[in-house]
Amino acid sequence: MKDVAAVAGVSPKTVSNVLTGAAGVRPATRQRVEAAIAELDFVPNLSARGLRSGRAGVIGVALPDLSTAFSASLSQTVVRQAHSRGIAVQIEETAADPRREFDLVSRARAHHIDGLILNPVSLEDSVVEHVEHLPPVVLIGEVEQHRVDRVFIDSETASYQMTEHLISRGARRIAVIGASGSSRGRHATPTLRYQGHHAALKAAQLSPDPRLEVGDVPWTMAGGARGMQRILAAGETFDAVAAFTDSLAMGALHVLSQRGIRVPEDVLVTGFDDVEHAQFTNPPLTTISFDHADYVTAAFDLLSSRLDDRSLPPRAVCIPHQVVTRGSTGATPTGWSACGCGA
Amino acid sequence: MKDVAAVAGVSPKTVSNVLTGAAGVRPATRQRVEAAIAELDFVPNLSARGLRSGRAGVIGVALPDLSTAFSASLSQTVVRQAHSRGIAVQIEETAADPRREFDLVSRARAHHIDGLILNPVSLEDSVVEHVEHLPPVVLIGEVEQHRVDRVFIDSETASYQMTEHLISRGARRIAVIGASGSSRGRHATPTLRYQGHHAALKAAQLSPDPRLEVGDVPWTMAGGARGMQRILAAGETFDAVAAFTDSLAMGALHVLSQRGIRVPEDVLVTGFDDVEHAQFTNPPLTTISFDHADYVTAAFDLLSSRLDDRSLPPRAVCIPHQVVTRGSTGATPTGWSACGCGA
DNA sequence: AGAACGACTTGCATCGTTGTAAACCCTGCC
DNA sequence: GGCAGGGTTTACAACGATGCAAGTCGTTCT
Repeated sequence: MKDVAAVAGVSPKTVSNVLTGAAGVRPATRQRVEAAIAELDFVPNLSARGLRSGRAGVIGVALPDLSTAFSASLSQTVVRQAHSRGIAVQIEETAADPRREFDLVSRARAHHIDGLILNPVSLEDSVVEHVEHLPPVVLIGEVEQHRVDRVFIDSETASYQMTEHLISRGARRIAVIGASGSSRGRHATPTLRYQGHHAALKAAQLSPDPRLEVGDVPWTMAGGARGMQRILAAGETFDAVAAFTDSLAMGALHVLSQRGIRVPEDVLVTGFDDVEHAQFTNPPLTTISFDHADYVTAAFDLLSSRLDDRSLPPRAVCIPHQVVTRGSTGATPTGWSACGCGA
Repeated sequence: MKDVAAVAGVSPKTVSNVLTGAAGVRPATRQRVEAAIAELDFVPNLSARGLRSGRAGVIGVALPDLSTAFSASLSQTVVRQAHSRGIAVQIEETAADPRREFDLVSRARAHHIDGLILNPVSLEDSVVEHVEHLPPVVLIGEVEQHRVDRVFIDSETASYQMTEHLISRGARRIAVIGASGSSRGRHATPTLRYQGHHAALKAAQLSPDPRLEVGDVPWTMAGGARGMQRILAAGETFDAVAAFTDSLAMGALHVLSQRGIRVPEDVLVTGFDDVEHAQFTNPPLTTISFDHADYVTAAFDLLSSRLDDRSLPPRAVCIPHQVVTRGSTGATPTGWSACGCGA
């Protein structure tokens, strides 16, 4: 910067003023400085700027599993939003490891980031409760948590509506994949989805059958396939499969197809999240849809506002969802449903 | 750090020595410092460290489209590799925009990164040729380029082998999706894949039919669906579809299934890249497989070594590939093929 | 014409860390 | 007991950019 200043015949501070767009630089001076910058191909040093300003200009996104379609969709949206605001994005994978989640939440500065968008899996209430100086964090997904900002969809209502839909299509024995068996109760998302499902069964005077519920599989296609195989191996009869994510559903669809079980003629299948791929499966997947861009935008807005003012009270934003019916339940589309969370 | 030093009764430099693991700190002193660090919950400022050391400890990954399964797989691997080496990862999306690619290549420092792994689409030789001070960059994918490090697979041979496979399965009229029509010749990857395909046709004394080749679609599932629809709408007959990525193939599979065209009975379908999902389509997708982890590891190794020594000559690493045959061509698996590129 | 004013520019100090070189302290030896 | 020698620790300056307050200059007003 000193060099640029020398070439332009001004002081380093003036170069800084030009770069930061600060008011009060005469057009003639500005031009000279810009010419010098171009001539020397000068690039400001972000470490120095960060040191001085206390801001890195970087936010983090931490997701449990980067290989899933849902992660890909989210990170794409975050990156685009960030880019349009001149912010860089650091990406992290927590592998659903609570220690990693905690580390990120509690020590954002050590990661060179100003704030964090985190999709927690096992982050417990108590953990966040006991961190003294929380950095700006927005949690995405269902978390029982009221100290930090969060964006979520009403999983319980969505799951209720989905099971309702299955029942309306004639399902009576509904297999469930992803209920997070052994750890049920510890992870908010599967718990809520299971509760919604359960409530819908009850409302239809059906009773759940534990033998149709597989929880202890990762939320991936391979996990969905494994879960489906397990249910089939147990020899249970069922007329529908409610998978708690699209990936799980796709794994299940695959196994059903391999076994010659027809969807939707023999078995109905539903997912959750409406990733792009859900439109392209055979048959296309009935799922819970919500606007990923809105979701991320909400998270981003929460984060930016908190970066500007850390004293804001914790906020929660609920994104509306919709049951999108496609071929996998042999039905026709429904419209948007109101967000049932009252927010 | 000053505070930590005060608490521990040492100088800031000693705290720094403890943190950086520098030799020559007496165990007793080290313990006192560590206690002070823990007590104050001290976190070193990475901006300052970066300013002082000239290294940000961050690398960038830039991919054309973050929503694709392939991107997700790559970024996951990069993040894991980086994490194990204590490096953070910034993620960027180029949207295949040459200006963005150029900006990243030429001005890495402005993005707060030490080096870059870039999957270029349209970055032309000439662009890289004319940048004076290239930062450490590794290009992944086929690029006609010999000034910077790169990792690639032998697309041309792979495509040749794939078409050969289709022909061996009885295909005579092979539709091609992804040949990058209007821009053919500008983008290396589709060009190489097309050349391989063409050579295999020729070797089997078949002639290509331009009416079966769709190029002008994005390399996504939607693009694959559109391409497939276009070919069907034209009323052409064909007995196989060679898609240039798995995403394209999945779009094509979807459309074929919707039209009641059976795979592999009526039409064979192949993809390219072997993303996780390729195993879970119905039927599972025959595709070109290569080890994504090896691919990224090679890129990472090239990048680290260059970060340590910028004077290294440009290097190129070819990753072996394999035609993996699955249900979509009704065949049984083949073994690993040698990398045909001679590297 | 002189003073007051505003617009622009500058010098200086500072952010937190670490490389360098010099100071320190202890041990072992003559 | 004093000194060489090493292993530890320290003081200082520097990395590059920017906030602040003080400076410069050219106007405008009386």
